[in-house]
Amino acid sequence: MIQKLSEHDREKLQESLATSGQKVTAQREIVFAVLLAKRDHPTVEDVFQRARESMPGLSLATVYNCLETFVGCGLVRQVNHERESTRYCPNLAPHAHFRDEATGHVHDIELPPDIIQSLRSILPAGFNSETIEISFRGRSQENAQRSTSN
Amino acid sequence: MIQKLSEHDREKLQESLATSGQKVTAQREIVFAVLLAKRDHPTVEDVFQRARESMPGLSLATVYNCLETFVGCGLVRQVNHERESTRYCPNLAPHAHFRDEATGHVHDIELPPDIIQSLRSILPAGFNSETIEISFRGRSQENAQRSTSN
DNA sequence: TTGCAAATTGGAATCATTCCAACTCATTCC
DNA sequence: GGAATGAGTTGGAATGATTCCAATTTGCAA
Repeated sequence: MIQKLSEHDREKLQESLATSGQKVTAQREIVFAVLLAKRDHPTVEDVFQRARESMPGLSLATVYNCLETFVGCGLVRQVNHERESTRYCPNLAPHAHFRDEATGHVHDIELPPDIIQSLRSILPAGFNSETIEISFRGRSQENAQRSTSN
Repeated sequence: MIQKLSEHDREKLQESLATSGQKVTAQREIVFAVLLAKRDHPTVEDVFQRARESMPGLSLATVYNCLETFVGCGLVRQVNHERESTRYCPNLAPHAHFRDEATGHVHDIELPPDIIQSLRSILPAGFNSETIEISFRGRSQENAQRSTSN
């Protein structure tokens, strides 16, 4: 069962939504809380299952709506790997993703600013990019301790 | 109408397929030729349309099969952006992709070896990656001359 | 020529996602 | 207070890319 949002997180939610003229709702609170509770890059379906434990009437369409809204106002990021289901990630710091082919798990990889800088610098003149996405694919010897979950 | 494969390209096709025990077929030749003819990162549907001009009986399933085979034997790369249709790219040199949000066009961006190296170096111990994918999203002032097509 | 395995084909099935029209709910306005 | 408004939610239908499948076809090899 998902914890309620902390005062701090509720404010963050409230403010982010407000900037695009939207409101906090019970459904949005729960969906956001689900994302914060277990940072394992859940799919929409994952979020749906987890959120339903706290709000049985919640619909899948609403989970899609909430997540789209959050992405729109910059509260969460989408993570795509190949053509798999989209995953969601509340880590807003610049980071890359590592997808473990053996387990399917996705890990955040911190991105030093100088790398981002040098990546931007390889773009030819006339190319302006707001977004860079970097994803690794491979195997990791993940031991229980260094999982991305919190 | 698509040109026939050059002797050199046909050999490349033949050899790549051979390494995984597969053969050159008329359909595979045409699909490969389509990819080489216009390097604009076509979708399966695009390839299907273009290939059909030379081989009207070709089926969509076969195009899917051919492309999957090529990816499997390392002849072409898949390019995914968000959840859009998968695109295909016969450029095997290490490169990133830039997706122009205005036009939907995808451009290859050359990747200097030292950047690849420094990217690899940010992976924590225990993470082994065979593949790194880098994609930019933004706007470009593309003038007709510097398109990716050849 | 016969037989086999690989490749191809068209159509059905799958699955994530989007769309839509009806409904709910909180808020504003008289 | 009660109606009107509009955002948000809901379930189910629709979409679209991709995969699956069973029935041919093809190219070789025995």
